[in-house]
Amino acid sequence: MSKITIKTLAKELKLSVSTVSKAMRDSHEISQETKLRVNELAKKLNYVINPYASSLGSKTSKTIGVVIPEVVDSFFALAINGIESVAQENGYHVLIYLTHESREKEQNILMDFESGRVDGVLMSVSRDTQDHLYIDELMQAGLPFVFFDRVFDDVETSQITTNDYESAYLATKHLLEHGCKEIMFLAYSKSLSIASKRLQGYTAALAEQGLVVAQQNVITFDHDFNASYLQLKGRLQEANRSDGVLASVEKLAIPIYQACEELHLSIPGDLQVISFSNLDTAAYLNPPLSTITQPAFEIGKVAATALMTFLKRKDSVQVKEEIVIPSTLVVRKSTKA
Amino acid sequence: MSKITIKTLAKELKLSVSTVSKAMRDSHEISQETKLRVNELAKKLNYVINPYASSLGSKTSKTIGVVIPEVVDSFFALAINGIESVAQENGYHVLIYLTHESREKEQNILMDFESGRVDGVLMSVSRDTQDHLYIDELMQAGLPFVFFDRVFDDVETSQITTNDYESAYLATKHLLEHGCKEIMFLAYSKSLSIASKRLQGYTAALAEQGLVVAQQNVITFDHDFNASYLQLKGRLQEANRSDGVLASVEKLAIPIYQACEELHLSIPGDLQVISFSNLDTAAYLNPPLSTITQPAFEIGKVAATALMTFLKRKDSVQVKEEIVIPSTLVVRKSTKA
DNA sequence: TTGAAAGCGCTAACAG
DNA sequence: CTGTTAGCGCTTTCAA
Repeated sequence: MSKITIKTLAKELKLSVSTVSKAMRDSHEISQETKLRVNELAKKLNYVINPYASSLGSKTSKTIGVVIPEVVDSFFALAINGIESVAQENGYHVLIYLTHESREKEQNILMDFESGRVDGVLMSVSRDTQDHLYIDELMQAGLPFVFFDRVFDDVETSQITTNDYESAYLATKHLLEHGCKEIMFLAYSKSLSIASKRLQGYTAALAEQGLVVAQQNVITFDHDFNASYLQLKGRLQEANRSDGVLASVEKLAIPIYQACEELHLSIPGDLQVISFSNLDTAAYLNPPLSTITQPAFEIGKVAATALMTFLKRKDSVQVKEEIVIPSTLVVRKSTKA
Repeated sequence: MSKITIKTLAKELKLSVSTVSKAMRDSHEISQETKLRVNELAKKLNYVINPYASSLGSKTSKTIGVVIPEVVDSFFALAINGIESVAQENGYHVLIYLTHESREKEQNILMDFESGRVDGVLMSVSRDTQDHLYIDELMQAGLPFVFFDRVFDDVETSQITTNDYESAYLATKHLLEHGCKEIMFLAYSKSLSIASKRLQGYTAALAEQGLVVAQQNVITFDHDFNASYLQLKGRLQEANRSDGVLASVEKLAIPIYQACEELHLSIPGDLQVISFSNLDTAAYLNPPLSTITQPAFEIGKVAATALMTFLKRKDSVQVKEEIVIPSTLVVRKSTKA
């Protein structure tokens, strides 16, 4: 594109390219005066540094990779907002990749990162991913990772999550306190960190009342969505049918409403509902949905900040750091008063 | 990261680097046999090409820039899905930038593109943007642009939109046919392409009934959201209050519900509502929201495809090409039967 | 079909 | 504080 290079500036100013290069990067070893002259001419000539040449030389790209399952989801969309804002602030560029919950896609994306395309990665694991061999290799090779929301407990790096266990516990307890006897838990995966922690919270709340988790009350929506949906409906028609439900991810809230509509069940009369969700339409659903609202924007922001600070002190090795930002239970009308 | 370079392969195979380079890119001037040998060793050694060195040499980055106002919005989220899918298919990387409706941010982002960081850009204009001087310059300099949804009518390039005029016309007509006399139009900007086309459709439908657009029925939510919201509520309390409303973007649907709730107005009894929206909770709102559903994913996909095909034939100059993908009016309960 | 050489535009020691 | 000298790792002519 632009034909003027650092060489043009150097010639024009009777300086060496290296001086100009350093001046452009505001190096401390360049006099204030030269910096000014360089910047002035650069501006005048509309000079922009070639990022690829720069990356090649410096072995750093000023770009981060964001690898997430989905973007049509309030949580992830908000998280991206947070990430993008701190990236922009720090002069970083963000490359986005969607896995659509496929482990294979995720792996292909990560494999590309061996090329050094990104300086670091922000990631929320796909539903199908169980292990993290690829990731370990990349980390070993020196690529920094920060996980958010869906993390790996056994990876030595920063992980930003919400208080999954407590939130699920509180939500379940709320249902219990409002008369639910047969509470369902809708999961989205069996392996995901958030799935198990939320399930544990649910389990703990039941246990507190001397209840145990019934097989038929835990429905996992993974590969065959429709089959799971039918299972949900089935459970809602049994004699001893469920009277409360906790949806562990936003995507599962609407199916509950749909099932109730189809079965002419009333919420919260027949079934009380709470869902992890960042939907901003929650308050206007019929009935308004009680939610566990996650600090999605904040999580994205904190994750990106953690990565940025790590990238800044180039030395050092990554250490495990678990940051938990609490969610809030917002009670609306899908649960009884 | 990976220490093995094209040179390693060359040495190992007793070939020249240029041969290896060409083989890796599947050049026609390399024998099938050599290609095989090269690929084999590359795989074995886990060789990955250095994208930055490659970009520096070839003057092309295999990455596109996506510049949009927002991502916490069903339309844009779905569009990104479409874009990402075709990018991934074609081996392109996508750099994402959010303007948050600020012309200034948009400009800063675009200025960076002078550096050659991206091979092309996919863009939906920010609300505050009126002119396109910067964009013209970039296009002149050879950077391809494809606009989607929020476009510039007077720019010589591909533009992918939905049938804004007709959709708004149809929606308004629907309201009219169901008894509305005082229909409001909620805009999000005065200058945006979608704003004016949708307003025109609304205007045309009114005109057909011998009605003219009343000043107080068009409310533009731009800078001071709250002021506009108050204006909306005010209009809903006048003696001759509005009895129907068309929201020209998704973001404005919920405020209508909110206002009605606060004023104890019933939808659709007191006010019938239709909104441009891709909310998948639309059917479960109270009452279910009648929407003009845009082919968001498709728009993203088509826009990205247009850019890809353009990038493939490196020759040629960009030409104006307007692709319109129709929306559908989905009637639910926020309008009378 | 393959190779040699000359960069792409910048950064990075190391001198001066 | 400034300049020199080598590259970074790949892509390109252009010869062979």
